[in-house]
Amino acid sequence: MTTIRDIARALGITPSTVSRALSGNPRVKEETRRAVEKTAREMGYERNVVAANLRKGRSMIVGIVIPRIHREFFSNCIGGAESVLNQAGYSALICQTIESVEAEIQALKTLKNYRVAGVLLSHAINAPNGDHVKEILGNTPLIQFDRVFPDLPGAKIVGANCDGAYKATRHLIEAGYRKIGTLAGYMTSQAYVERLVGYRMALEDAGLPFDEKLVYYNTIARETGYEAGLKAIGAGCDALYSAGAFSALGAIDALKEKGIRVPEDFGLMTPSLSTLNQHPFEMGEAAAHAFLEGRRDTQVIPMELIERQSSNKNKT
Amino acid sequence: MTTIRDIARALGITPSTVSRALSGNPRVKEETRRAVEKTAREMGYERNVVAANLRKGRSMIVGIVIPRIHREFFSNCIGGAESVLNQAGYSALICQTIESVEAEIQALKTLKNYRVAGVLLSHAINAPNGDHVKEILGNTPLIQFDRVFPDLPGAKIVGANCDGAYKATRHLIEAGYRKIGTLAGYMTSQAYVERLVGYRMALEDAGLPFDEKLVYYNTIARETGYEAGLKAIGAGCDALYSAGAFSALGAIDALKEKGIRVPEDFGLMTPSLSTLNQHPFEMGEAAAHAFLEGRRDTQVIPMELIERQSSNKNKT
DNA sequence: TTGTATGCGTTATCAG
DNA sequence: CTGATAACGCATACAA
Repeated sequence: MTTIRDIARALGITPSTVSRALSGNPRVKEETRRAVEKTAREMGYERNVVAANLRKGRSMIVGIVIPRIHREFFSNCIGGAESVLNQAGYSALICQTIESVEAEIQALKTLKNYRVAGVLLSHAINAPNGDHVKEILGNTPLIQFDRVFPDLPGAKIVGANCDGAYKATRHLIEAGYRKIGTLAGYMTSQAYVERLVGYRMALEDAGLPFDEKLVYYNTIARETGYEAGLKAIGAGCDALYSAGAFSALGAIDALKEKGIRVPEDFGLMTPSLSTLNQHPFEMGEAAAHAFLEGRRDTQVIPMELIERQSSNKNKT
Repeated sequence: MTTIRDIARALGITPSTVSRALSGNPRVKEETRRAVEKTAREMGYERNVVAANLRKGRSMIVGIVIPRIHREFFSNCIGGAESVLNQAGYSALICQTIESVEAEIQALKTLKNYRVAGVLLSHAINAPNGDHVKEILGNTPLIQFDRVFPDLPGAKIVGANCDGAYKATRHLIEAGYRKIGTLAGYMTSQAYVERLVGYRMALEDAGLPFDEKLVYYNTIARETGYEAGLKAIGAGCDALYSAGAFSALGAIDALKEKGIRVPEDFGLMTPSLSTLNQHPFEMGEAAAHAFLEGRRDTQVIPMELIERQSSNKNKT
């Protein structure tokens, strides 16, 4: 691998000048710059960014920490973030936590050790608070998205959770369902808390009772969604608003098992690309932009209702 | 940030010893090792991997280059690869090329500049050959997956494309369809070439004619799939085997527009998670393992047929 | 405009 | 078992 010293030697100048010429420093004669660029190309020079990063104390890498890469929502976030970051000359180092706080801590440490320029984070569902994040990251710029700790500093990109849940629940009501339960997810996550609020508001605005017994907590996996689905059926529900996409799949399993038809006998609404578009790609883009622009505010990405068969009781 | 020098000073020893103690070098007294580890913990030391990487000339980063992160297939590959790499202490730097060879070249250069330990690559569809890869990467370990250049050295992980296409096409035949066209994709990619072969074999084994006019090339996007779908309808096809998932969506658009019902009037088969499982997660895992184990062979990941309504003419 | 000198934090090679 | 020293490749403050 050729270095700036090789180029310097070849041209009879010093590495400093080569470094300056290559990094676009204006304090270098146009002539030498051209000569340097020429021989650099000829010698197949590629700048060692590791060395540059060490010297500068920071890198052009942005860490992205998410629960699972292959979850549709998150893969879209990453896709959006990477494309924006890449255009600005940054690269994305991806760590998935598999919803484990320990893995999240490890990921943040790794990123810190790489002296990343910033971190885009969507925390593991069980993380009690953001203390570990603050402690590890120190003053490394932090952008949170989707799942955020409100007390942590830095920009936050969140979905319009309350509004989305409201829309989804109201849609079920308008479709003619009357006893609507909810797979509420974990209350450790602000996003799920807000969705529960939206669900409740929609019920109350429609004059329907809010029944705490129809709120199934801690359901985000397919398995727990299945169990909650069975309970909801037993409780006489005719519809469910699922705050998570995977628990909804479990609920569908339960409905199928009981021979209950969707949407004729039972309505289902969930924030996913198919029924409530959360615009994850745009969320990732927004997170990347927030990092690049050094923003510290909170942005809310709207959710868009998509009417589908699984909830259109009247229209089938 | 505390460094090994800080620790050394605090203990009245030299940085060398601290480094050795921390990196598990056996040539250090058990007592000193413990002391070093203790004060390291107390001072909140975190090793600067950038410096370590510079010194060692290589990093614990593996680059992953794929067309699009948020494509279901690829996000699963990345998910599988990251989990395996992470367990082995590696981190994943992700670059998406958006199917552009220029972006692919840029990505490979970036990775090379980071002195990554290896590269997992699924090339852009239009890349004519692997020359650019070889030229940029030099002797950086390369693992190709899904879309591979056979002439490039190093391990390759491919789907059982021929077999999968054969199964899919035969399934259409068994379902009662007789004039089966194909959205064949790009012949620049080995994967699509093999799928076309499988398609043809299935037809011929069933005694059906292979008609070159029913082969719609260069269809991988939804738009081109739509156009090809219209042509197929015009040509009197009653089914399509789509070698790509997105072109199939376009074909569905065309069928809907013409009021043609799937699967009653028209059969559709495509390699995707819903009809032909390509096991992308396992493919990513295999790629990561191949890198970790320094393999240089070619592995074939089987494809599994999943019967769905869109192709079950007889069973509806 | 260019050269000189120094250091980023770590590890490897010696010597002791 | 430990210390001294150099080097990885680059960027910058300072001097010229």
